[in-house]
Amino acid sequence: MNDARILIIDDDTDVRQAAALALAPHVEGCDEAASPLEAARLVRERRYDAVLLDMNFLAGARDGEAGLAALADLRAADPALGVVLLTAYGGVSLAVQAMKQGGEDFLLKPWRNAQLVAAIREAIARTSNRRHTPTLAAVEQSTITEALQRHGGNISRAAASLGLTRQALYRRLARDG
Amino acid sequence: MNDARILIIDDDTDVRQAAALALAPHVEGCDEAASPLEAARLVRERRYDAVLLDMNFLAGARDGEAGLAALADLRAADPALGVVLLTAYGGVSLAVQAMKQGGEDFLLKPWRNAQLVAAIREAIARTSNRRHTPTLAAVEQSTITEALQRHGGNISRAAASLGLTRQALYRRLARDG
DNA sequence: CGAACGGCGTCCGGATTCGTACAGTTGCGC
DNA sequence: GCGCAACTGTACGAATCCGGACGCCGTTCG
Repeated sequence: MNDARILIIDDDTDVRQAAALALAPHVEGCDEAASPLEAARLVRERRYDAVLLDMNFLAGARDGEAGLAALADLRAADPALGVVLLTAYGGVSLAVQAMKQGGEDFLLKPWRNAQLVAAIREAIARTSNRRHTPTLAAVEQSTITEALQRHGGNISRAAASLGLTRQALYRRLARDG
Repeated sequence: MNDARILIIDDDTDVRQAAALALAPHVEGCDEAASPLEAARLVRERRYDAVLLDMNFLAGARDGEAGLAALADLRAADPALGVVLLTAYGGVSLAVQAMKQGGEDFLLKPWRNAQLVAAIREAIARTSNRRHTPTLAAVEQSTITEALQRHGGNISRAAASLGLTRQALYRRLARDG
């Protein structure tokens, strides 16, 4: 968890440094990008474990459109990457839109450092989860368990919904527990 | 999609009726609950395809605490159920918290009917997706595909990460395509 | 009550899959 | 070029899994 690499995207140098300072004790290193364009380049070069993304570039534009576009780009480049959004002007609708687009969290400037650290930790954890490919057996097991409890323990129906025979499921349960 | 049953939770009768009226042309029926407690009872009795939940009960309490609790209860009772939140006073932090707790969308009063309908449609679709148990073969296939492209098409490494032998994966690919 | 039904547990022959073993190919450094 | 390492493709006996069939039990319905 502590050997994580973070990417901080904000057009304000002071903001980037403040965030990097707050995060430094908890991560292995922070890279900084002053624009979504630069961020896109960095993301392609190196693998990050979480991103802190400012939503408000272009001082006049407060609607966060640039931030949403950057979020989409980041997720396109690395779908597993957890992104924490940061904004000074954002309203509820922007926050909701960002969360629906896959943002892990949405913080307001000025932020409380503890909150920022917690959000980034969460994002790191989710990135790691999404990157981890589970064993095929594990996936099968969880799918079977889910189907079973969805059908109230009825083996026949669960088997049918999983697309296999009753005996096949019975045997798997007998073997794997 | 049109035979969906919706649950509307709000302490204001007028609000419930207005929402029901807006949704009526697009769903099979709407039930109404005036309190989270009543909602909990209804959810246990009947299966719904989406919920519209007001965040602000107890006129004085604007922090949405009651709404968050109700959201948690709903998701505990039926984890697949899509919930659209509705609030008059909510700030960004409440919206973000609600989305992190699994809310599908977060609308502000007064709402635009088109927006409400779209949000509910989305929630219905996601509920349906989460309720549908995929075939075991389909799950295996997607897991394998994901592992393969994560390792750049390298069969040996993908097989290792999936916990099976190289030939096993090779044979599956030969058979299933 | 008796029969029909649905579900569970089990057996068996045949099909399928597994793991080991070996050959062919590609890329790399010396 | 040569050895080496990693990967892919293929063959074969052994182990496993599949699906149909059967008996048993609890429930439901005539």
